[in-house]
Amino acid sequence: MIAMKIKTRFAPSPTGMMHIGGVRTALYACLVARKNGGMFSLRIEDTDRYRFVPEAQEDIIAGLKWLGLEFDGEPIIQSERKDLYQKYAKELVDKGLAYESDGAVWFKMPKEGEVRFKDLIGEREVVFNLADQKDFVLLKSDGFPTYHLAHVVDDHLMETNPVIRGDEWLPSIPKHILTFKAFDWEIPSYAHLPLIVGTDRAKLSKRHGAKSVGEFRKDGFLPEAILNYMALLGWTPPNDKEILSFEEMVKLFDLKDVHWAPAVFDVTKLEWMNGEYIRKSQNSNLKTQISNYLKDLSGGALEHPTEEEIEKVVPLVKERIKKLSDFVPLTDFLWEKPEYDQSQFKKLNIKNEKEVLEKVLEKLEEMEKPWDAKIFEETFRKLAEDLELSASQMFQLIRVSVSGQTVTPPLFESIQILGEEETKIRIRDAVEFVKNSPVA
RNA sequence: GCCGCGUUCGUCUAGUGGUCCAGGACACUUGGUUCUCAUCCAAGAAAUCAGGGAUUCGAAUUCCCUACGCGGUACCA
Repeated sequence: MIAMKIKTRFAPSPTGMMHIGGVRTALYACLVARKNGGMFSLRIEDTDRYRFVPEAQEDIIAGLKWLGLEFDGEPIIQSERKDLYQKYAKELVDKGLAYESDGAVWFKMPKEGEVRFKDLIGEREVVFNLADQKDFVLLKSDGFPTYHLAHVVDDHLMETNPVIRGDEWLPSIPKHILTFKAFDWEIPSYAHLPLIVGTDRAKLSKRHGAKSVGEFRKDGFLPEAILNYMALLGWTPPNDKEILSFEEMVKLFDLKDVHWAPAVFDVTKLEWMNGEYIRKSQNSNLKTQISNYLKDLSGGALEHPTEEEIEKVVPLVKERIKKLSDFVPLTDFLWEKPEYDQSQFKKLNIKNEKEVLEKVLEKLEEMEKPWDAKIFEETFRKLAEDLELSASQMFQLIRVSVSGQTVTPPLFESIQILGEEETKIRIRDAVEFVKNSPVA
């Protein structure tokens, strides 16, 4: 292959928020550029004034930034280059390769022969019969270019190579190739990426749950996990390793290894992968991620779990959360009084829980401070034995009394964070609760 | 309708003529560890490789046909 400059671009149209499907297109384009020491840029395709969404452009840029997909240079905004497209459209009219009609400029498609095209993905060759083609609009009557003209002009001027875009453009390839030829410009290589679909095989949409990058962020997903997961939708690295850093992807990625069938987006696997990233994360790093996440959510400073508090809890929750958002339900009892629920106690299957709890309280009062994990455990194992309860029942009873939940981080460590006094207070509260609402 | 693309476990996929009665990962089931949950470990179930023909000693892999899905057929991208 001839050595040539590699320049790729991500070219979304600002008709909505940064879409999860677009992430993969952007990622692949970025990987190809980085792998080859090339350039990766952003182009905003806002030539459709009717579907234009003002906030979209900002959201796309913010999304790319959050994901770590930094583009080089300033974004190119098509609506600002109207004159350019008009100039080039005129050039084709002058050459006799295009004509005006109803205020629009049309490209004259040859009606004979064929166009052969080889895609970078799978190296498949596609043949189009020109007899099936029709003339198409280059410049709309409002003076804006259509996608077809804008693509050819911009990607020529930007020296894009290869062009990486969605599969829906494959049928338009004859238009693009012939337009390049009409200008007498070099034709770039193309990679048409297969679509990403929902579980019902239809194009990914709101029905399938979260779909914009912003929503995934709110759900507590990590950018690294999203990139990693999206990369694997249609691509498997040669070494079969699934957890890959961006750098590893850069090293291993190749468009020719991309699978050409549409892929179903499976959030369950993304969640698993997110959990892997959380577990892999350094504690200090995870602390920052959680605190930033919580700040984002509350839109300001943290009152409840402070940075220090989060830091203490991180080792306890690390293996128990898949998403940053899981942090809250798992730990909020540490900073807030629990609300007891009769059914929680009922599940434990203890007949005389009030008496048991009173015994627990007694033992806690006797225990030397600061409480020691080993002594704590021995004490209550022994108590369980004396009262003919299983150790599990005993610890669960304490757990529910202290947290109002049957699932929490490890008991003793949680209690340590709560503090001796607060723990005793909660046990007393629990005694009151069971007294007033006896379990049948 | 016409044109194009696609079709391997539920999902993502490995696989380019014999090493595949199809391998891995997620999810699922079971067991172990354990104060709950999770983690971790072990085992298991799960694909007649869309269907049918052809080529071949031999096909998931090559060729043809059919079916189904998706995309395009816009002065939308």
